[in-house]
Amino acid sequence: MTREPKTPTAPPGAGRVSRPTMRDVAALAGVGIKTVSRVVNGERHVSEETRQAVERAIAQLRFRRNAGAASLRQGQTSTIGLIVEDIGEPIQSNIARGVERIAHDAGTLLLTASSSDDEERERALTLSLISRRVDGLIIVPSPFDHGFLRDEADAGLPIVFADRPPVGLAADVVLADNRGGARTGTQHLIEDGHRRIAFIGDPEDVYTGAERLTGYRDALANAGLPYDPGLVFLGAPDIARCDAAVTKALAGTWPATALFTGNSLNTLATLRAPSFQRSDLAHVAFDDFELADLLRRPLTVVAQDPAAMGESAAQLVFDRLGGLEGPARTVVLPTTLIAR
Amino acid sequence: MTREPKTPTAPPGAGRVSRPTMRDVAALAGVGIKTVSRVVNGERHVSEETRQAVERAIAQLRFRRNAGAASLRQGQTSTIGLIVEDIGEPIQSNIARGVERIAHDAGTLLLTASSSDDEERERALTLSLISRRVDGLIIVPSPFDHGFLRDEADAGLPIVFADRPPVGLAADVVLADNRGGARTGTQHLIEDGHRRIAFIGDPEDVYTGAERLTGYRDALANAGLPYDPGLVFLGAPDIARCDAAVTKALAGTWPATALFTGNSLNTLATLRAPSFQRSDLAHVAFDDFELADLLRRPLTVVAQDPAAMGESAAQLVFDRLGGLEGPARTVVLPTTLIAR
DNA sequence: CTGTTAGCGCATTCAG
DNA sequence: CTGAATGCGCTAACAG
Repeated sequence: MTREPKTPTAPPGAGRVSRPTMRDVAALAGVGIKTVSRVVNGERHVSEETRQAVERAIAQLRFRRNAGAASLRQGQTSTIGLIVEDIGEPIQSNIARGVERIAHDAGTLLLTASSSDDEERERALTLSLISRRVDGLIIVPSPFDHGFLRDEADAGLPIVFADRPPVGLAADVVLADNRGGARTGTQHLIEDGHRRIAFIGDPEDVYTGAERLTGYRDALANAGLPYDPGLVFLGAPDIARCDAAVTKALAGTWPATALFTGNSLNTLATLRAPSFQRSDLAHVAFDDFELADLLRRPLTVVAQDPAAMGESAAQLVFDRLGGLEGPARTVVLPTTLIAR
Repeated sequence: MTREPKTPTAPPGAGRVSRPTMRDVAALAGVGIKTVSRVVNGERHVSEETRQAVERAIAQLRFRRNAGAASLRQGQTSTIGLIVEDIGEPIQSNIARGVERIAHDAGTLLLTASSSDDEERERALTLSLISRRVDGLIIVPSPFDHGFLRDEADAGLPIVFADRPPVGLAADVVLADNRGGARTGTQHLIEDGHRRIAFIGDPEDVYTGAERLTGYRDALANAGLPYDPGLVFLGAPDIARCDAAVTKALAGTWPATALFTGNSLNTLATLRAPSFQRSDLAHVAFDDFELADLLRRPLTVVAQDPAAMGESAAQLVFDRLGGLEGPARTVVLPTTLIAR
């Protein structure tokens, strides 16, 4: 060894050995530290001879460049942050997949975190990512105020929201065409001759819920059908509520003959509701499922493309990083009706 | 401003402003830099008065500590790396969810990446994570040699493999009870009176495939039933192959009356195979699905718990980080038979 | 309770 | 083509 042992405070974790640095490599190869840096970063202007000497030393010492130190010097981390509500949820993990795809092509790694739809937690995670100096941030926002990010955005940190727009902040957003998708799905039922179509979905304070309800109303209006609030059921996606909703929709003098469910959880709850299973309601749902084609009654759906949403959001981050100026952009991604 | 403008090389990304540092805060608050550090890190031995002054300066400057610089100094990043094959795949995103849960409790963030089951890519991603000095590494390994990680493991980096063990390296692993699960599932069919049970699964060079096939054979042997290779179909999970497999299983003088599918993709392909749909084969599958209870024929499954797998793997990482010594451990997580 | 000094590992001047 | 010095922002040591 050329250098005296470091280890001022031995880390608690077992026998972690201090890693070799460029200085160690330089010493072993008999060159200057900058030359090692050149080799490591693949810069030119290094003679083949010295390059090989350096590479030999790197291999021998098992040197691996400390990316954190480089970031400190260079001012960029080649990392972007992604905050979702729950990475275990299919739509969001596919958003992550899309983001990752673009990020990887840009030589960038992904720091991911789940907010659990908790305001404090989302804020803390966001600040933690900023503290780590991510080059950009993609957020599937909880329905809380995001004004605390204004300073960062103004300071030039690219922040893109996905799936739903932020409250209290003008920023780039990538959305599915929730309204258009719901309109198309409802229209599909109308074209099949239905005139009384129930709607089961999220409360209106959920962005996607409100948009999809609007799309449903659009379709009714376009067809000259009346909007009947008695056929609309908004709330928690549990079986009991959906069961009650279906029961009500089927009651009265002019019962529903069809049903549009506004999101995956409400769809699942409805599919499991006894009153629905007993009924012969026509059914279209927002969001696709793996086995939707194999159900007792194959399910027609309005599908979105979460991976494309992630890709689009990531692309926007890198565009901003690349110098794209201008006001906040909103990208709306199409949905697809899959008739089954 | 107290300091002269930095910005030796203006970053390309738009008007990124240089961020305030502890020095700026210290100057504004009229204290030493170390005092700022104390306040930021919540250390004690700071008078209420100066603390408030510092906090005022922090708020005014919108200072956010650079975690990268701190890591460089402290030798730990409070980050762990997770490499899966595809984060968009339900099992793996749930592993990620579990890992995240434990990591969050430990104040640690997650750097995630998908290998796409590509050897070079997985290796490159792994090295990239090591380069970023993650405190630990969790890998859902591709079926390639992981000997290149031996040095890192020896140097004290906690590396835990999940879902499948690594090749060419002795390391901590967390697995589902593939063999036991397949045995239980097959046994369930035997108890229902079936004597001719077909098996459709992955090739034997896929670890989980081999384990599950062994579990299937265990169950047959336990029941004194002969193992008939003519009833076992291993290969790619496409509909054509599964259709042919079912057709063959149903042919001959002693046709199958039941079927065990060894993983989710083969299950899906089989469910969609015409010959299967025409048949009245009893069916048990490894891996659960969201809508499995709502199929035309409700599907009995052997379910694993990927989130628990992620939690377990992360816990192992933190145990090692906490000083746990000893040889590589293997944790086997139970599976659950869900009869439908 | 508070401040000063040094240096984590690297890349970036700017000389040789 | 190569190397020595400087500092990125922070915290560990060690004074006061």
